[in-house]
Amino acid sequence: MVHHGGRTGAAGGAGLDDVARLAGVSLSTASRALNNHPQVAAATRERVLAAAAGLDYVVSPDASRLAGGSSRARVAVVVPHLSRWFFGRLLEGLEVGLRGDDPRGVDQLLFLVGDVAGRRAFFEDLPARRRVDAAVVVGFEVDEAEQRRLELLGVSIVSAGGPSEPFPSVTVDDHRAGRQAVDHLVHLGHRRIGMLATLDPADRGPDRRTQAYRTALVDAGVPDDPELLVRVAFGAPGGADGMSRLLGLRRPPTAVFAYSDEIAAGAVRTLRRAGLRVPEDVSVVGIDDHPIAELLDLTTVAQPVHEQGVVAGRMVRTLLAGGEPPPSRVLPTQLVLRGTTAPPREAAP
Amino acid sequence: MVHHGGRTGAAGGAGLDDVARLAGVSLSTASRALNNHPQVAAATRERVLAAAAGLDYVVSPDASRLAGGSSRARVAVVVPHLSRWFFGRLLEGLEVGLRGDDPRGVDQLLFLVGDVAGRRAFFEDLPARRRVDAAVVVGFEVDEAEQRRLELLGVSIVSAGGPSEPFPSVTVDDHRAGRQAVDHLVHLGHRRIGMLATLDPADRGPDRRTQAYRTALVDAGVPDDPELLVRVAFGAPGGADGMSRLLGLRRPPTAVFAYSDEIAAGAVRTLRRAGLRVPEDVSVVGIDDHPIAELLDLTTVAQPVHEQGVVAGRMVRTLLAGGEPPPSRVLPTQLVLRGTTAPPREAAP
DNA sequence: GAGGGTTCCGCAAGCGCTTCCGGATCGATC
DNA sequence: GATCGATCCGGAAGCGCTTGCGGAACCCTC
Repeated sequence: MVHHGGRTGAAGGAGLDDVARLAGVSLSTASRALNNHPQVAAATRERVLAAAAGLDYVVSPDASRLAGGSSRARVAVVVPHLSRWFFGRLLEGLEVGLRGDDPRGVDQLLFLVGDVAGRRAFFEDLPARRRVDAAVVVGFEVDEAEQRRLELLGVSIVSAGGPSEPFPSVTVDDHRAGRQAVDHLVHLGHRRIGMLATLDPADRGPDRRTQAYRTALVDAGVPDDPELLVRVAFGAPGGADGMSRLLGLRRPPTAVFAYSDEIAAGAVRTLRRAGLRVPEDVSVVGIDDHPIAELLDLTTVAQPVHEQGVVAGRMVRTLLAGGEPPPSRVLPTQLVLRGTTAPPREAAP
Repeated sequence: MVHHGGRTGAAGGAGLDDVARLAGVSLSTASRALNNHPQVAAATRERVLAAAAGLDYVVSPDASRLAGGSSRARVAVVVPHLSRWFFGRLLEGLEVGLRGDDPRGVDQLLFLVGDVAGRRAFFEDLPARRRVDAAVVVGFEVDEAEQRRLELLGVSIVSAGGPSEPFPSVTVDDHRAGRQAVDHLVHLGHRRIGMLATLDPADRGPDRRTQAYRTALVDAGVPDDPELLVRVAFGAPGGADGMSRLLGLRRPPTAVFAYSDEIAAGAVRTLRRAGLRVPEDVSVVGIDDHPIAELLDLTTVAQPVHEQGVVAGRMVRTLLAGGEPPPSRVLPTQLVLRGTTAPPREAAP
């Protein structure tokens, strides 16, 4: 609970009235001068500007907004994580897209809703304090109840890095990305392909990458073997752990599709520690084109993370400008061949 | 430029007057009921609350703030990067610290000031729109001019993950961290120790890690060889590149101290590609205890990134509560022995 | 040099909310 | 049954700013 006496936040800031007095004009003229209205004489404007500068005057955004003045828009940026590369990188793009060429820019309110509690708190609370003009939901799917909450709020919503049916969104086709990865392994001749899927489906909605894995195998005529699909915690340790489990199988896979590059990195480590060579003994492919993928020479399916942010930011801007809800965009993914995939050893050349 | 007609952001939101009318009370009573003032009868409060709920009433934070009501505090979070693990992780901690046990929490305004332009824009602009009650500057040092700007603004400042003299800050002792890393190499018997320092000194202020490298060598009685200090871009590719340069020397180092784990990771890659073994042929040590360090079994100096955020968040809270400026805190770093350091080959056992 | 435009500025009415202050209502008290 | 406190509530004055409207002052024009 924070109490604000007088002029919010400022030490002892001058008010518009002070500026007006010093400049020898009325309050209204001072206001108009500062807002660059055309109907104030250049000389007067100068005088007001000088007075404002001299007094270190700064407008009260609250009063300004309240009085119906134009003002910098506020948008909520809602993310479940921040220490994961994907989210940070996307937010960097988002900033670019939101800034656009607008000198005023947009204020971004950051909401970290990692756990269920935080998430609930956010959706309960946001509407209760009509604080934003738009919201960007990054990397997770809002459920129906949350959706209603947001609509009630009346703000524009854009979803980035994860689908969210009713709202404009910018994503990649996770199913296709998964297919690109698994099909690559299939084409190399692999038949026994494991998958390291992630728990935490809340992060990305229904796991289309896992679906892609299944359908790719069906299409390739490979008999289904549920043992080969293991669910792990997100991150390299999870991947390492999952790979161990896969290696413990009676017939381990000759290739592994990891939900993400970080998981793939963990898998590679386990393989190396187990004395297996990558890709000679086991192939590994991930998704994201995380910096670590380049570092480890990891074959992966790249997705344009930064660009998803940029596009989402731009969508918000058009929404804010009162434009039509922009159509959702699906950005392309691309297989990046590196050194962790090769034909299986037993395969005919 | 966004114009707001009527009630900001809301679709067709009801006003407090509507609530009051529906509840059959006056405006003032309605306000008091919603703000849990004690002097409104329980029954009346119920009625008002019901009316508010029925009308989906949400207060206008602008009006509320303007009228001098208590309100959720706003703090600016200023970061130069977001795709780097350090910053994301620190911000996760910051969120925890800022939230504290306060159910109302704190609104975080995110400012990404990666490039010089963005940074200037931020410092020019923030004071011009007195929008926050406090600011957290993460991972870089504000210069004198910027500092004045902030003070003029009259908001409390806290610096995290990077020292900033006049403000309360929470950091690690970068000099000590550097010493821990380099001394470790020295103790192992290394005499020819290279360093991969980073460009971009703006990120972390004067580079104390590099200073530590120099003094550690002096203390060890190792003659100075400027060739062994190379500056690289931040990140793994930079580290890889720098390591190549080091390997191109007439007498390459037997150990390398990298400014960060990401740079160290790049260095390790180059070494492996060059057919050199780590740590048998060359030792490598980094700083941060980035997740990649564990993955690569990289010896490093750990710093409590998340905790720096938490502590900074708490500092802001005490400042916001009107408390004394809390003393700066220096959190401990710790050498984490892993598999990339060993005595040099020629060293006596 | 009077009529008609322009240009520029001040008055005052709010934006939606909070809170001071005084008044009404009611039960308890002597 | 009149008096005194509590207890609750309403009236009204702003918070600091924007903007519609009308009024001065000014420059043209015929």
